[in-house]
Amino acid sequence: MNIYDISRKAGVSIATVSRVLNNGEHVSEKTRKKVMSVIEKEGYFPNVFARGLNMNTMQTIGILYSDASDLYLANAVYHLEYYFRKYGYNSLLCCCGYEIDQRKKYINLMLSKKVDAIILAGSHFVEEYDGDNDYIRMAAQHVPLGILSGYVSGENIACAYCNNTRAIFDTANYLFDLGSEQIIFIYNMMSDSIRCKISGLKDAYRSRGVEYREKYAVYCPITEINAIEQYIRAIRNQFQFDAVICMDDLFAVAVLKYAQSEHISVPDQLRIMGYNNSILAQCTTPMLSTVDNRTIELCEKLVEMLVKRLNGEDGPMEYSLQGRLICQGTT
Amino acid sequence: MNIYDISRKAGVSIATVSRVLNNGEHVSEKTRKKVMSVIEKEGYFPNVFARGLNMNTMQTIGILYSDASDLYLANAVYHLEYYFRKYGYNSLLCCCGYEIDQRKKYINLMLSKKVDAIILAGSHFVEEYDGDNDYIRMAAQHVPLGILSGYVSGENIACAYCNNTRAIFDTANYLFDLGSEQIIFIYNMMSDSIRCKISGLKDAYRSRGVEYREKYAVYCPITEINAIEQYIRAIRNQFQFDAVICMDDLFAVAVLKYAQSEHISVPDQLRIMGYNNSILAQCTTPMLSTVDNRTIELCEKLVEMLVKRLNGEDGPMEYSLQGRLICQGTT
DNA sequence: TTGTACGCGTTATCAG
DNA sequence: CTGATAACGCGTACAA
Repeated sequence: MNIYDISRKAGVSIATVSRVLNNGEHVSEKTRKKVMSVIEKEGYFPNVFARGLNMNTMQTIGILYSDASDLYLANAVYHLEYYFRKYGYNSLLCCCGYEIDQRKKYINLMLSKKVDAIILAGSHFVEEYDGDNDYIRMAAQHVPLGILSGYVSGENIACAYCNNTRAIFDTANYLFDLGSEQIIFIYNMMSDSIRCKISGLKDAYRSRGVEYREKYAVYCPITEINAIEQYIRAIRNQFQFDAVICMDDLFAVAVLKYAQSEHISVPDQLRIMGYNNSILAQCTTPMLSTVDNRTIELCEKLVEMLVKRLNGEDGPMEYSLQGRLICQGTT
Repeated sequence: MNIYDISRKAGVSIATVSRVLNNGEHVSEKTRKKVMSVIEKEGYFPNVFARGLNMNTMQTIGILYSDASDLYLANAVYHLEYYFRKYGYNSLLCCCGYEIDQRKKYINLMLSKKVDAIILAGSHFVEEYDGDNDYIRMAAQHVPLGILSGYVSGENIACAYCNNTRAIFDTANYLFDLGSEQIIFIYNMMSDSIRCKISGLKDAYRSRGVEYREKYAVYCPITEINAIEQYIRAIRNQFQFDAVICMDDLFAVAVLKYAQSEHISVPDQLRIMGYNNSILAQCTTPMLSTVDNRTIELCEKLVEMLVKRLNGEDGPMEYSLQGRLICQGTT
């Protein structure tokens, strides 16, 4: 069932069918109705490939993200899909791991699939040395490209991110105000946003006139909860930090479990902050204090910026906002 | 840059370029090299729309699921995407909510996008009255269709599911063996798998020669943790159940929090079972006992069955397995 | 307002 | 082993 069949059954030309189907202008009401009734009766819809061949678009966005098990990214992906769908775009999903070669490969795959735009979800895509981000700028030469939770300068690149530096700065100061003195930050993988967070911690120490030490940023290359607990235990045997800011809520859960197993009173002896305000923050007793980095708003804005660009309008291609401290039971 | 440009630069016809690019047979080594070098120099790749127009495929799978916030589905989606990608398929994602009209709409959208197959992830797609599942059978007339965690009979329909009836039967008997007498099951939404679970609970009561009562299946139409706690409190004021089997781990978390807030000793006074063996089961203290319904295996098998079918082979279109009890701290 | 004819970039067929 | 040409189904100038 193609446009020729419809045109024949409706007794018109394919041009008329096409017009009815698309813009709809310059068609008499009478023929329109006739054509529409045939279309509906036959359940006809245009072949997307043929249409794509002409229009060079299939109204599809490529969403890339690094890690399927990361609750933050999972959440982000769904909101991105949701907003794009609202604008009539479908989402082609691809989990591409942490290695840059894979990322490049899948970006090219998306481009070859003729997506209308590309989203890179998560700051892992952003390399520390800006020259290494040329692969992103290259991609942006072909289609508009959006980065969630990271910033890369360049034409055709939209960025939406939470000011992580500031968020951790505020968090640390909040902990200092509560009386904490040895605040550490713990993370399991370096990324653009982690660099910002560490930098925020440094700033906070400096603003208090307290010397910052390298050991306050604890690299814990582990993802399994029990193993994290062990790691924390080992670290704390080295020096008695009294507050932990975690890279995400899962880490905070592990720290809380460590504290509970050691009968360390939370928050009295140890204050714990999570990050991302995920469902995990509500699952513990006491509930985790955490930072809401407002993913949904970021996703919405990012989609909006890209859709505008896709519609030929131009407007801002950068959106940032402040994280919000959610103070619950662990501080 | 299209196939004509390449053919011109290589001094051959487009047919030869196409042959080099695809099957590659019946091309002399010499011309192949010549063509390949041009292709690589120009960074050429075929236009997917034109290719799709001929082949009527773009190597894309449509994955539909009901709920973005459901950890189980989130997990499933990622594994499905992963396995399809391994076989060279990309995944078009669509979250379509719980209403059947939306589901139908998005299934049709997927079909109109010419996906090669459709996955329905989650048992919510399966209606209780089998006649209402005709919409699934209809879709399966166009492309192979896979159901994760549910069963619908029909041509071209692949199903992969965990035997939930049996899993809950085993779970309840395990709790009976531990000494529980009043075991309830709690859920927030009816679905095919929930029906199975309730039926498993009934079976277990019967196998023990104990009368099953309707009130043992508690409908709690709530998703927010605090609200669930309240709800549980109200229920338990009505009758003092001593074990709860939850529809998922999130519910189990809420029940555990309720118990902790009431100083009810877990598992001594109250035993709690989760379901799905999600990350949440590891986040609580004590860790949740739960049921591993082996999502990854199911996803792998489902993808395998569909890919076989897409390759024209035929083989089994049904795969089921037994859930595994993970006995941890709450029983 | 409507229809004709061409182009989009492939793959497949068939002739050489 | 290679090339010319016909589909594939649609959108759209341009003509009527």
